Amino acid sequence: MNNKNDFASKCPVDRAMDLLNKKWHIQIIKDLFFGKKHFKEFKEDKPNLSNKVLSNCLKDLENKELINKTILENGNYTEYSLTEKGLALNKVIYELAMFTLEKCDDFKDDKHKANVEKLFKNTLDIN
Amino acid sequence: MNNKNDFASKCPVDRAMDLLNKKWHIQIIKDLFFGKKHFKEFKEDKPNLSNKVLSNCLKDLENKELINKTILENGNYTEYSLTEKGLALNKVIYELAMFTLEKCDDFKDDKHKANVEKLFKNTLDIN
DNA sequence: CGGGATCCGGATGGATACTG
DNA sequence: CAGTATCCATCCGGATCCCG
Repeated sequence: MNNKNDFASKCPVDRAMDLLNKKWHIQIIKDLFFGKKHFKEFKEDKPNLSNKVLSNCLKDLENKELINKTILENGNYTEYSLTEKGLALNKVIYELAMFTLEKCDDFKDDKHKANVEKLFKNTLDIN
Repeated sequence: MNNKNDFASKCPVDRAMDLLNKKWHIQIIKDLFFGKKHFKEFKEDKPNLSNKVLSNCLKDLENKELINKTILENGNYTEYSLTEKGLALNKVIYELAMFTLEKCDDFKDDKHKANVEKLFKNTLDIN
């Protein structure tokens, strides 16, 4: 892999996007970073997300080893969490947020950029 | 925007993904970072990408102000380039590549990680 | 060469109702 | 609460042909 052609033929960027390039995947991963754990919680702020789609989405993320599913003893209480691989997406998510804060007009005049940045650094444990 | 709820309701991560969450968008942006400029070049390594889809894709990226379209004098020769906003995606792309190189098994044993990293740092001018 | 027009089938998304 | 089952609309993407 010494030149751009070799690189393009087996591209790590494309590989990463294969994991994420679905409508809801990043949003769910982001929710997990911010403490959400349950099926119902993921739906709270997503009126267009139906049960079927969310269900498929969670299965797909599990197959891709980005999240874990844990069924608690009491039966009908399921928790989702990020795997180590999923947690490694923190920098990607951080850079996505920073891109918007720096380059999208309706966010640029947002005085709270510093707050958001801090929130992210804490939550995602960036350094 | 002082807490996570405010943040979630107007999320910069989601905003950034609105720009990228299409099957071919990141791949085309990546191509541009690596020097490709022409309609035909984008198709070279993407046998499944039809004219219609690529055409729509380029229009969409143009509307989102991530790329510029330049029609050269000679008439039928069109060039595409990244806008300043598009160029600002370099860190996102870099982190996507690093994620794969660190966490995807079939890339982990790749001895060329250092090379790729260097290639990216040069190409994307990261710092 | 860049890219529009058309056609088409399969995948995807969403609403709703139901279940353990 | 965490899903499954159905149904239906739409959209997406791919193939092919065409044009300036």
